[in-house]
This record gives sequence, C-alpha cells and structure tokens, in this order.
Amino acid sequence: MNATAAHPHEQSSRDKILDAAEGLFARRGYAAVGLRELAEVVGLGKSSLFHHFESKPQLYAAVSARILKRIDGCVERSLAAGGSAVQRLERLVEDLIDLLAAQPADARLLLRSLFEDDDLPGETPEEIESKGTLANIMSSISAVLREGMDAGQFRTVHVPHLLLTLIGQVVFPFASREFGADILGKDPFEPGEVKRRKRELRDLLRHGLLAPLGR
Amino acid sequence: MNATAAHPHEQSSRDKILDAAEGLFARRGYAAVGLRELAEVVGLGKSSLFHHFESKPQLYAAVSARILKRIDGCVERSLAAGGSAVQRLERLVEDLIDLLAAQPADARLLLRSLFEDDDLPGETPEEIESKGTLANIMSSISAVLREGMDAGQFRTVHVPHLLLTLIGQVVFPFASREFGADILGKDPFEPGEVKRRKRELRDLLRHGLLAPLGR
DNA sequence: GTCTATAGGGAGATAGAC
DNA sequence: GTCTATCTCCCTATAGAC
Repeated sequence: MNATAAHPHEQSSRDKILDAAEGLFARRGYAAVGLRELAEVVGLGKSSLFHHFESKPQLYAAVSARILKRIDGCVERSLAAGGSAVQRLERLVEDLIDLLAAQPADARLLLRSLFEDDDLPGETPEEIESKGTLANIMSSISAVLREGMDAGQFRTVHVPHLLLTLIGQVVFPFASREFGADILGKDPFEPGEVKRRKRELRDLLRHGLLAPLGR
Repeated sequence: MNATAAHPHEQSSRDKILDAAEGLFARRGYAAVGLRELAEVVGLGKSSLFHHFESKPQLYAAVSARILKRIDGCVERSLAAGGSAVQRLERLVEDLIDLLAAQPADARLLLRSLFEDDDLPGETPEEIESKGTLANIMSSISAVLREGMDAGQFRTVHVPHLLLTLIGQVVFPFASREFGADILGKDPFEPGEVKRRKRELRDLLRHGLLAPLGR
C-alpha cells in the first residue's frame, strides 16, 4: 500500500502525523489545534511537521480527504454487493454505521467538513479532490434511493431532503461521544449500542414511528 | 424585556455583541473567531468588549445559553399546547424546524455545542445553567415519546436512540447552509424548502420509507 | 529527516485617559 | 462606556545546523 515502506508494520512519520491530526481536528476543530500540540502527540519537533506537509491548511485537507475516501470506499463496496434497492440501502446504512463506529474520529470530522467550509483558506488540489469524492458519495446514495422509488419499493419522497435526513440520523449520533453517552447512558461506540442503533434506524426507515394498530 | 433599556427599540451594546458573536461563532466555531474581528463587526474597539463580558469563554457561554433558552422555550410552548402524543410530537418537530429556519445561526451553534464540549475551559455559572437547559429539553422530548409509546400510539422503540435520531434529522439540515444548498439545489432556509422539509420529515415519522404495497 | 533558533504576526487581556 | 497603548503569550512558518 505504501511504496516507500520496506516494513509495512512500521508506520511512517507521515501516517503517524495524519492519525494524530485526525483525532485532534475531530475533537477540537481546525482552528483550536496548534501544530505544537500535534507535534507533541506525534513525538516530533514542531518544525519536522513541515517536512511532511507544506502548511497547516494542506495538512487538514489531507486528513479530510483520507476520511472522505474511506467513506466513499465503504459506500461503493456496500452498494456494489447487489440485491434489491431496499436491501442495498439497508446494508449501506448498516455498513456506514459500522465504519463510523470503528473510526471514532470520522463522524465528527465528516460533520465538521459539511458545515465548516468557511474554515479553510481555499482551493488546494486536495480540497478539490475531496469535493469530488463527496459529490460521488452523495450521487451514489441518491441513485439507490431513486432506484427504489422507481421500482415502487419506496414511497414517493423528495430525494435531496431524504439525503439530508439520512446523513443527520446516521452521522450525528457518532459525532458526539460525550453527549451521545449522556443520552444513551452508555458509550455509543460500544458494540451493543452500535448493534441497537442499526436495528432502531432500520426499523424507523421500514415502519416509521407510528404503531401498526393506529393506522 | 430589558430593564436597562429606556428605549426598547434601541439595541444595547451588549445585545449587539451577542448577536454578532452568535453569527460568527456559528459560522466558524469558537476558536476561529477573534475578538478583534468581532469588535469590528459590532463597531466597537476590542477592549470595549471586556466591559460587557469578562472573557471570551464567558461570552461564548452567554451566546450558547441564549440559544439553548430559545430552543427550550420553543419546546415547552409547543408541548404545552395539548393534543395526543402524536399531535404534540408532530407539532414539536414543526415548531422546531420553524425556529431553526427563522434563526439561521441556531442550528449550527446548537450542533457545535453538542459535540464541542472539549472546546471550552470549564465550568462557568452560565455553562452549568446551559447544561440544565439542555437536560430539560431532552427530558421534555423524551416524555412525549414515552407517553406516545405507553398510549400505544407509537411503536415500541428505544427512546434514547430515537432522541439522537430526531436531533440529527431535525437539526443537521439547517446547520449547513452551503452543503444543504448544494444538495437541495435551493437555499434550505427558503420558505418553500422549509415547508417541504416539515412535510417530508412528518411523513417519514408516520410511515417510514417503505411503500405501503410492499408491506 | 530531525533538530534549535527565530522571525513576524495575532491572540486574549489589562491599564488608564477621556 | 469607549478609546489608545501595551503586556504577554502562542501561533504558523522559515533558516540552517547536524
């Protein structure tokens, strides 16, 4: 995977920086994280960071791009696995939840990147690539929704609004470890809670909230 | 409403600061907003801010507390208006959407405050009050959900998980003006889109996503 | 590829005149 | 209640030795 790594088990400095930055940016946001602190976490001098990334914005763009690619990969694999539109959508939601649960920084950073566009200076190549990746994710999910509607498996809904709804209900609960834990009384990333979350969300999409008898 | 205002139509400096800070903090986050910039927007010198608020964290706490009170007031009024649990929940969701649509900064700042707890130093009196307000909001919504379940109007669901789901799907779409506009092709705060959002969300809660024929 | 040293600027906050 | 001037600290980024 990494052409420069003779020993795949040893993580390069670049990857160590990316991992540490991901955690810090996710928890506290771009502006609140200083390179001094990041360097401390990684175990390097502050200046050494600039040998791997040319600037702080560029580092953030790299972190953000890596997460978007991870999510895009998950979406593509999940939707490619076949089945009816209903099966594919339900599997997609489950797989995304598993991904977000396995990578605690992803949901926070994804959510941030969706409403912190003002944060970053501008138009590095990595940011442009990320825009494309994000657009690809959205269009893939839209496609399965439209497919299900066309096949008569889904109600007739407004696809863009449903897209926003799905993002909110899938991503948000994993974006806030502390608040989520307050509400649930348990760590949302704990396997049992993850499983329950998948079940509850699947049932809500299948049946809505109203009781069958009340219909 | 303001005891010190002889002329209610003239906004005090304190309120001007709160309004400007609310907009800036919502768009860019706590750490990214400098007091110099805030002072410029308000039209004051930087030092004058410290005559109205003792520190930046305390100012942020005041802004955050004001928003939480606004939302809490909306929740209490909406739930107090009576009707069945179904009617009260549906009205609550509609009223919250109207509030978030009317106050574009609220959704962003609320969402931030739900997953940026690490942002702020600690335990000012205003933050403790805010914690109580937030807890009150959550317990009020939980109450109507449990009531509907007990009355057999709602399916048997896991209330805390549904709470997280509702927050995500109600708040998130209004937290990101730019991304939301990209997805919808229109400004999410436009009256027509707000109306459609309320309808789509109500229908999703009533029926889920699956087509009636497919059941 | 990592380090020390430092430049250059902006941050939050204070002092004190008006 | 607002201002100017200033303090101290930390920020991103660079220079250059090893």
